[in-house]
Amino acid sequence: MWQPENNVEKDRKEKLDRLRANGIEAYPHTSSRTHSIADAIAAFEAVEGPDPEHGASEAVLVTVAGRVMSHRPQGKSSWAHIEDATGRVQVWVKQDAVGEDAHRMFDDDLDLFDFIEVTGTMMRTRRGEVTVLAESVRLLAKSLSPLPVVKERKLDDGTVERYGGFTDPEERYRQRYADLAVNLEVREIFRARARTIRALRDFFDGDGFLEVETPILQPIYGGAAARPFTTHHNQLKQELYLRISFELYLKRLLVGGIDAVYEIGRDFRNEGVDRTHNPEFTQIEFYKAYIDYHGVMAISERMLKFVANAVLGTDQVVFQGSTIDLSKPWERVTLRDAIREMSGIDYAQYPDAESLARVMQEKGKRPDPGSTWGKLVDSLLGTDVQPHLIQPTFITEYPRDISPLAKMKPDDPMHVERFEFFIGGMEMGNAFTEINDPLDQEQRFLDMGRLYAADSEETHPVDDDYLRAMRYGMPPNGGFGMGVDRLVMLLTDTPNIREVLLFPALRPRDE
RNA sequence: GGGGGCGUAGCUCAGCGGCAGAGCAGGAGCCUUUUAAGCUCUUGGCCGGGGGUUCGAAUCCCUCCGCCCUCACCA
Repeated sequence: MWQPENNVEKDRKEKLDRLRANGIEAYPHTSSRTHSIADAIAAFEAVEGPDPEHGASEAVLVTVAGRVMSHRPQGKSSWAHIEDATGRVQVWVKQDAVGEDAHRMFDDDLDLFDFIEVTGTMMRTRRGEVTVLAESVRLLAKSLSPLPVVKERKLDDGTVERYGGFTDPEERYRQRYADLAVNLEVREIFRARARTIRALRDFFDGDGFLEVETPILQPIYGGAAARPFTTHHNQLKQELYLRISFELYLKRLLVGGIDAVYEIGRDFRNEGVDRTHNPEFTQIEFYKAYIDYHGVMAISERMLKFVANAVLGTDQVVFQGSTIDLSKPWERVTLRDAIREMSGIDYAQYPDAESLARVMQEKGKRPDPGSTWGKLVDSLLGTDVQPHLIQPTFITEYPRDISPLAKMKPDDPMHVERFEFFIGGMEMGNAFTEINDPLDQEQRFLDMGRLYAADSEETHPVDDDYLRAMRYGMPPNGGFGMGVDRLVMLLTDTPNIREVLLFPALRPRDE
């Protein structure tokens, strides 16, 4: 059974006991609220006369409910602010209006962060603030543990000075409920996140795509280069993997006659955790028949512009001090040109892992000794190119051996028709012209097994069912995947993925 | 996993070899238009855990745990 751990909790528990001793229900089942706080303020302002001293043309009687965010007992005339999801309003509790007992309860037994319900008429104070003048006050829920107090003061020059607050990232992530309760701007991030996902759905639904849901628990994982989480089904006596991508299931649906398909959902990758990586993250993938990666680029540009306008009302996005312009066609650079320009290495002149690693070392880099050629190229992209890609940029034409699901470029055995796109120095998404030749796909799977023999953790099992589906006939198509969390980071100007996840992955801590 | 930083009251922080501190929150009192309300008084600490150095450790050293930054792997 919970026991108070500090003075604040001890005092609050005593207040709770005192309230109950006086026959007051501290946790009533419901509220008789008549107005949200925003609605109450709007109703008052609609009838308010020009002279604040004379109040409104008619009395606006409301019952509002919310959490006590400031509490200023002041003799026989006491003040508080209460907040609900729509806003914040001041309440004025005068002893001669509510009676001696209710006023004493308000002053002595109420705490910051309690939930209360206030019935009264709306008015405006001499200082100009819309206020509920209470006729009665009722406790809706007692708060026993104190939330961090945030106080603000407007300085003479108009800036807002903050006192205290709840800023320790670890505590904010571990106790997100307290973070949300106290930090308004955190709530706004998650509203923007919801708008982002809604805008993505609006875009694809309006573009003739069908939204689907495919298995998260999969007997064979695939579609990306990542280590999976494993689990087990007891009755089926089956090892299962949490999906690392949707790709192979969504493309089966193209075989089934669904020409344009998308999914928004969670992927799970058993990899490192950092500023832009969480073990579970939200991805959107789409596949569309009868287009190639050029068609996918056109959709990508249109989609990002649509989403930014829907979420922010503009296609000029400020991210970490840079203004990112989503209104224009994006820069398109081949991976080879980008790396040659930024690192001085033309990887085409070093067509095997050994020679490429040697030249990288000569340039003062530290290539991972076990890497394949394609992975070395990818590491050059990450270290030398990506940080410079602030404005939206398509990097195109990727090495074959790190792209086992992408179609070859005609007349270029080294490259496939693939692009990744970058905004704000972040890798946002990945797309390609999808292989639809079942025999080519099978050969590519087998080649991957050879390439990664030294790196067995990333060796993917061959998905025979996927190959069978493709043998029935798959239309030519382009596919696309994008990290939704990173898109939300971009749109909310947030440099850390944990700030856009309600409950990010953290190590357990002994309490 | 490597490197760097941080961990002190409910919250935000100072103190960095010599009595454990401040503001806010909390408690008592005064106060019927306040809004960081104010004034007086006041409670509250395994200074992240463990070990060591020292006459003496929040402070120096070692170690463990957690978070942040960074590099590596990845989206």
